[in-house]
Amino acid sequence: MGTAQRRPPLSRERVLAAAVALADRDGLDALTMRRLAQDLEVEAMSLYHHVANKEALLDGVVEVVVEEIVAATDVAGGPATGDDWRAGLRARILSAREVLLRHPWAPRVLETRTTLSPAVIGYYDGVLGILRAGGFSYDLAHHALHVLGSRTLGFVQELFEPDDPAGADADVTAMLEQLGGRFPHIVGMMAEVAHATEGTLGWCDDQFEFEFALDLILDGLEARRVGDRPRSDAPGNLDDRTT
Amino acid sequence: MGTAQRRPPLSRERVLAAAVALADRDGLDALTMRRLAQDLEVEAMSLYHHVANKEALLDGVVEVVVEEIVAATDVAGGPATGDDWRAGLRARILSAREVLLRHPWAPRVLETRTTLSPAVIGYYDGVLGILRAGGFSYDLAHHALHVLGSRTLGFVQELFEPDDPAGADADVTAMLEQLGGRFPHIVGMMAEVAHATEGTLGWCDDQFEFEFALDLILDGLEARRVGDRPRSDAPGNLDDRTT
DNA sequence: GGTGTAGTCGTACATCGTAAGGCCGTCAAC
DNA sequence: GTTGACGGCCTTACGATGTACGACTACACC
Repeated sequence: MGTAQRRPPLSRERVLAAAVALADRDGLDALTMRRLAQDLEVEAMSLYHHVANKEALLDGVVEVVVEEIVAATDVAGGPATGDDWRAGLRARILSAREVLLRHPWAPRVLETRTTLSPAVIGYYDGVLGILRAGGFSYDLAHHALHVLGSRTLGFVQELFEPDDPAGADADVTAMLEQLGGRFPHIVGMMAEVAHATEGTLGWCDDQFEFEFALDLILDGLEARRVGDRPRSDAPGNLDDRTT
Repeated sequence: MGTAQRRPPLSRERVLAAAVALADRDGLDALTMRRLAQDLEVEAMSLYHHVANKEALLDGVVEVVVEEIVAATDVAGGPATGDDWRAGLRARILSAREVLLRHPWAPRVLETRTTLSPAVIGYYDGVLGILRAGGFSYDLAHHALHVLGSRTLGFVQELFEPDDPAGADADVTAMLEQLGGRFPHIVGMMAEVAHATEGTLGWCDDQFEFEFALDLILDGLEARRVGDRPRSDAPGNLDDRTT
């Protein structure tokens, strides 16, 4: 007795919260059963009485993050009546993005889930509700979810995000100058764009790019909602599976 | 002599080719140094004379896949003069998608790369070339790359792709009926859309959705290229870092 | 008391990436 | 031919990981 026993009992909630905190602090690779147990002042095998295995732990972690998103978006996005669908959805997605910026590891684990949790289903149901209230047919709303993809949850897969922005910047610049002739367009773009956005760290203002893409997509959806004919060549469904 | 020595010597190319074949055959999880060595009739540590470590192996694997994409797109997409930029880019991206459909594990490893290989840089340079020839400013072309994201390379992160389409279909349907009241919009959508696309496996015709999204994005880029004012509220750069 | 039951722990195993050093065949120089 | 260096391959071993299995502990209820 004495100092002992001050440890609160384990629970699924405590395990998941500790897992999220550990990933926030030390990164996703640090989220191992042993280190998680250590944080909880417990042995690794004790965790298995609250989560079935590591996959289930990750499922739970996703659920926690998604619930955080839902809580944030409930504040931001009201019922969104009329053709306010665009503003409502935009606000919701930007709120989701804010949450994910606090958990930069979350997209990577989101993407590895094969089953969708009730929290995610509920979130998507809410998005569908916004679209329906805005006048979307179910068919178009369904396409809209595909178009938005992971952006719905507030992230895009940033391909090739450098580990260390400062160093990588210099390296890439040097490399490109060396390989100048081989990649004329990239070199040209960097010369022009990097100059213009001087002051932004690295190359791209991620927030601006996220909103630029989001607005472009919302514009496209609005055009299809009101029945504009798209300018492009016909979509051309290559393999016609519906016989 | 005799039956021995029929094994050709190892080389970086042979190692990478075997790695791709192994991932194609048994999935990404099966791609371990030991199993790869086994396929090559060699011990695991021998691989380290041709690749520095597993990360370098994955880098090489990515390079092989991207080169396959480049080869495929070189066939499909010619120089693309004039305002044919849209058709050229569309064809290129759909060719890339075809390659990635043969290597379903590739997106997952693509996303984990932190350094970009020359092959990838060259590919993006080509895409930039198409945009420039189509009349894009470097600034807008830069945004375009962000908007397209991983679609440029022919894939989108399909969130929650079920392992087994047939079984998951029944399960989800049953679950949704049970939770009917909680997710009215999703249930409504499934009732309508699933009925309409009967005959397509599972729920969504991935090829159609990919092209729908791609065309929506290309439409939006074209509108911005020719200087249409977007209909949306101003993008509203939230944090103005360029002082 | 006895007896279950749920939570925790200790041990052990298979598998992973890979560090360190040894073996062996090839080939240039003599 | 002999020798010595070297590059490619292998053996062994280490630490980390997820987790199966069984034992221990604490408390509820009879």
